[in-house]
Amino acid sequence: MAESLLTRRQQAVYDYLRQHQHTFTHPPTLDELCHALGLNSRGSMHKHVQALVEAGLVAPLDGKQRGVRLQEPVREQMEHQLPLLGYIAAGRPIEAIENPEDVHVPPNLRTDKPCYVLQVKGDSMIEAGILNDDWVVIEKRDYARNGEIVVALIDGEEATLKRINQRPGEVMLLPANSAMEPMVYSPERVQIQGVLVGQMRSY
Amino acid sequence: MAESLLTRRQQAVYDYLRQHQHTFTHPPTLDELCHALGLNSRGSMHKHVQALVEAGLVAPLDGKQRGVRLQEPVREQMEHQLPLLGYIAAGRPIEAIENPEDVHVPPNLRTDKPCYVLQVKGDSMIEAGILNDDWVVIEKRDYARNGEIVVALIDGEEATLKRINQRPGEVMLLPANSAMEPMVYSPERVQIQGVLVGQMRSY
DNA sequence: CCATAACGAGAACGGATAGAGAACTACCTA
DNA sequence: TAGGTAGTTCTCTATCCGTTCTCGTTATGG
Repeated sequence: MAESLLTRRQQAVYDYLRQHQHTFTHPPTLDELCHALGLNSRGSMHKHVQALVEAGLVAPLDGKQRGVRLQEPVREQMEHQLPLLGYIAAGRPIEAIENPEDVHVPPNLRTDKPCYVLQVKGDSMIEAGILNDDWVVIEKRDYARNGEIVVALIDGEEATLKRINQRPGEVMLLPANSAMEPMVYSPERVQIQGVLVGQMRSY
Repeated sequence: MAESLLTRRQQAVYDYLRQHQHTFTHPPTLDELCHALGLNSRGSMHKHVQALVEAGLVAPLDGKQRGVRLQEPVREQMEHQLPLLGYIAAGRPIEAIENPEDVHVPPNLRTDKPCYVLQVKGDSMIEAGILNDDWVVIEKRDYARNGEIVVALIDGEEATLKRINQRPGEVMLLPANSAMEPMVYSPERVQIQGVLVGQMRSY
């Protein structure tokens, strides 16, 4: 991978494309890029874009296709499916599915980090609006901020979906159900497996 | 699949057809499309529509059937997207969005009947796990079974999302919030606009 | 001081896109 | 039959857009 560094201007063009790619109805033309970045010369902009093409960051402008579009993210953007890895019920390991099927997940219910889907079993988070049989979208992550709802593995055995509150020397896992008590563990017993980023329900 | 991308003008025509396909009494003629998009020449519009036909997005204008209508397979391609029509808050009309944007909706969160998406404002259904800012998928329907959660229009003015219980001579709309009282109306004051079939939440 | 690179302006060319308008056909209706 | 509506095809023209080129400016480093 030729890590040919970009010049300032090339980087600026690339940044602009990445930041605004979701707001485009159509990929911007060279003139539009000029206007957006304060240039007056199409030819100059063309030179920058051409450099980005050769760096593999931008799709080649094959004569017919007008407009400047990014190369890679297209496929990821088209990929709206995440694996349904299993069921999560408080107090038991995640019940894995042998052949994880793919579930459609709207892009706004996930992050651009790796994610997967679990189906909730139980009522321990009912007061947070997470009901039995809901699907939850989990971002794969091994840390969390206090207040986030996480998939936590306790003693390497039991998996549970709870709101987390980490303090020096102890970790509290808070159910959202008045009938249940908060659970307190020493940090080494709790392993965070992911963080809730989206949720779906079918009626 | 010929991935021949549309030109801007073609896209504009296509967008117009998609956005207004539900509001047409009859499929629009070329002249009507011209007027809607600010053109003066039928011939020019015909060229754009013809391009959409060849792209497989619009039904061929085979002499007899007048008007420009979307191709049937397209509807299935669009099946993952539904229009976000506005916000629903108890006690106010649905606050419509000027340009309804399309929201990705997984197929298992909707039915095969016409559906649309609203964003919830308020806490009146909190105990049913429907929180502020949740997206709800609504099947367009003017009737409901008791126990279903419906979008109801009261006196033609106020829209609300509530669980419904219909008895002879009266309709009860039940919030899922201990702080709120059930509402009872005579049947002619309540108009059902749709039924909840899916729900999404982003964290 | 010169060489080099990054950058920008602008001109010029060719192909693609777009719009206007005219002429034609097909069909329905009065 | 006449007239209106709607789709089709055509030509002509203007504009847009990518491409390539030259030229001038600025900054950096040996």
